[in-house]
Amino acid sequence: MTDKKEKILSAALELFANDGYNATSTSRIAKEAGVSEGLIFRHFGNKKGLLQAIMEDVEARIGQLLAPVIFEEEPKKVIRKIIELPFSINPSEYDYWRLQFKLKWEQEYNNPNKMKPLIDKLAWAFAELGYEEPEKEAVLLNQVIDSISTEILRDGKALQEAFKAFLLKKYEV
Amino acid sequence: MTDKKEKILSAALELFANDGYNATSTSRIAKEAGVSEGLIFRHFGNKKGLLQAIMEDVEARIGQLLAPVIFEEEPKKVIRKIIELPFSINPSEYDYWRLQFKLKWEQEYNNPNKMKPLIDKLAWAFAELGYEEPEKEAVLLNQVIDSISTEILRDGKALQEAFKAFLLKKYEV
DNA sequence: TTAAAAAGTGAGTAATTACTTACAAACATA
DNA sequence: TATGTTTGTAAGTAATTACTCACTTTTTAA
Repeated sequence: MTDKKEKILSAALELFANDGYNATSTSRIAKEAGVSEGLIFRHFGNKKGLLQAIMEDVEARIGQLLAPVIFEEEPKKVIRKIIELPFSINPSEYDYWRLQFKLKWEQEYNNPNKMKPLIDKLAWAFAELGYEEPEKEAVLLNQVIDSISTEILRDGKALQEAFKAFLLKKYEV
Repeated sequence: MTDKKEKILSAALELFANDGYNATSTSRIAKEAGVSEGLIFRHFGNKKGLLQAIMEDVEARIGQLLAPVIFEEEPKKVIRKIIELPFSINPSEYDYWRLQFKLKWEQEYNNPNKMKPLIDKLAWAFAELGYEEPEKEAVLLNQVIDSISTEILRDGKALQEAFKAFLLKKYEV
């Protein structure tokens, strides 16, 4: 990976995440990255190819973040770790996550079950703990995590910290 | 309101809601509405003005949908009605709501506390019912409603119906 | 009936869009 | 050193963008 190729990727990530894919022009990306516009097309073929290259990074990061939950074997710890998930994201990685949420609405870049393994693990944990409807409890908590993530990405962690404590107490984990 | 002005509004709503604001051109709107492109600018000044006119409609509809909850005086019914809220949306109005959710990510068209009165009412209901942390319970349920709405707008009501029953039981309402 | 106002059109505008192409520089390997 | 390959650029391209303007048609009201 050349230096300029990386510059393109990071400039595009920032612009896509903040302004959206459609609202970001390739000329703007080139300017921000300090390269000629043609180089974008040399490396990524077209604008969508650039987005896809970024999304591969995104997916790798999601996998990395989810791993400690997936491999946790103690049910209560599974739930605790999931609640803590949105708070464990490094602010330097917010652009990745903002883009992920933005594309959910902007593109047909549909990502149906990127969170599926997480929900399955959650359902298992709730079942272990004797909840009556573990699958639905799993969906419920996943939705809450999704909303908290949204709000953290928009307004920062501080406001949500109190809410995290509330959840941990509610689920007794 | 002339016939053609309404045609513009409804064509723009549909296109904005499905393809997004940035991805929809004024020429496409004019074609879809069966009017000259110039008429859009005669009526709404510019593209953003058109969006704003639509958003006024959206806000009126949100108010209408929230009213029965706001004026409900029995705590349990407040909670029940809020859980039922996303299911009570007429599918013919989905475009309004899809646009609302899309703009949350696409624009700086920030909508800080459109749901504030709802959350307040919820907090009151939880307090009445003796919950320990009514404000946080309110935020929690609001987040869940937000997520359910998202999923209904993307995949329809059917999948979420089972979840609604689960929630009503969980909150004993 | 008439004149002003509003509604509507269609052909323009300059700027921007994603993308191409011809060419040069840098780099790798023989 | 020579040569092929990759990396990079600058100046294009046609199409599309949001928007304007001169104009005609329709509606309103005195």
